Amino acid sequence: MRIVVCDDHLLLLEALGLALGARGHEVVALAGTPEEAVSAVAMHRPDVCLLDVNFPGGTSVSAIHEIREISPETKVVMLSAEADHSIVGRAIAEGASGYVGKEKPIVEIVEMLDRAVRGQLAVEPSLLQRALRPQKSTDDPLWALQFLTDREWQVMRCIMDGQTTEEMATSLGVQRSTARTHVQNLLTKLGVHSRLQAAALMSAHGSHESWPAHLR
Amino acid sequence: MRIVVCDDHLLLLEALGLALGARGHEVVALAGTPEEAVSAVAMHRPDVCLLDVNFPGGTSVSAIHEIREISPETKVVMLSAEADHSIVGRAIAEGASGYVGKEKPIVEIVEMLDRAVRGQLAVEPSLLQRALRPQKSTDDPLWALQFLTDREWQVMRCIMDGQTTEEMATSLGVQRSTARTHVQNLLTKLGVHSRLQAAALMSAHGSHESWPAHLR
DNA sequence: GGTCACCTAGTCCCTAATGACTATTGCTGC
DNA sequence: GCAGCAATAGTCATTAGGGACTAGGTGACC
Repeated sequence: MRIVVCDDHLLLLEALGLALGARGHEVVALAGTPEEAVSAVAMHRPDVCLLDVNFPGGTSVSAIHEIREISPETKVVMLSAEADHSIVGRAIAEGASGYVGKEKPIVEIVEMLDRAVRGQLAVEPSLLQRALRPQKSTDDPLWALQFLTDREWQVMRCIMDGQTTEEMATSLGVQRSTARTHVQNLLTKLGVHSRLQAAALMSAHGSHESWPAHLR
Repeated sequence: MRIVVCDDHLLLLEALGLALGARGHEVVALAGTPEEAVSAVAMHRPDVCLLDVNFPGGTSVSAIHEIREISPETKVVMLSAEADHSIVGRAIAEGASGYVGKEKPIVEIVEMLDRAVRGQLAVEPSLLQRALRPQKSTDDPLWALQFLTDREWQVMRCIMDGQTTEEMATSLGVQRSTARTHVQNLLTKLGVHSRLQAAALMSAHGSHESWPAHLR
């Protein structure tokens, strides 16, 4: 197998390259960022690209797209650092062929890469089930987040910063009554009864991923 | 060098073992938890133990202590996954000989291990400076956290959960006036003017590390 | 042209939260 | 025993926040 590996931890990058090499695979390039990975794939046309999901701003997911576009024969397998496996569904939907956690032994990761190259879906059954099931159901406390408007996301940020209605109105450049209305709509949409609860909801369940990309 | 490596990512563990082995070092044991690392050190008496700091509940830091106790000739070098280098000072204070980030190349990590074994302090100068400087100065927004009482930490958790004074009183088993007093003292100590600001302070600056160990 | 979603702005009424206090109890250390 | 601190509980007055509305203006889409 000819492989491009992408991770932001140089240590893991090198070590993984070594481990894969020792098992008879050819690591044709190591990339520290998704952008580098895309270039490397364009240049080397590998069989598979092992891509860390843990890059800020969803750049990993968009990299899947680009890789699939410039080199359709290259399979993409996502590598996840944390137990946060909520993005597995999105990754697969975006064109990734596999998804594997860093807590797995190398043999298993190699096996997953192999399965991806053979055209199979390389995801643990349990993860796949979890990814297919939820689809943001109505009882999910975060289900409502997708209905927030841009302005409401800005208001949310003000709330997270601990601003009062007055401060919020100033920083948004509107009347306090307008800021008030936005807050109220926000609370109604989220089904909570105070801005503190809204903030708690976001900081507890709302990972960085919940935030719309164009609003940081 | 005879080395014990401890990390919760099996992938990194194996790969690192391989990489160190390829450079002529003997990895005598791989540990998935700090507890395993302590046992392994007790058994093998290695020259150095490479220990991931990223274990919940500060178990990594307490493991340093245990390792130094049961095997004083074993140096401990901390391995950090994230850019959160706030614990470097504590780690060194607790007896670690070094501290290195996963974003570093293996050669550098090997060099750090080597320096630790030679009895030198294996920390990047820039990190060391940052660790020595702050010492929670009075103008640090988190400086006041150390003066919070246990009860006030519990109140803080209630606030973070978005509870009202009433709910807080119920869950703490006290009168609402008492809960109110605790909230007020908390706000005063933190120098903020609303519970929302207190929550914002905690979720923005207050990493998981700020929380007292015995209260999660 | 009409509908719809969004941003804007306002009202009235009520509750929750805050500031600034005082005070009692119980524990700990000198 | 006494000082100091934490936890408990209470008071008063003031402000901020929230519920439930109405409504004008704008741009998008059909």
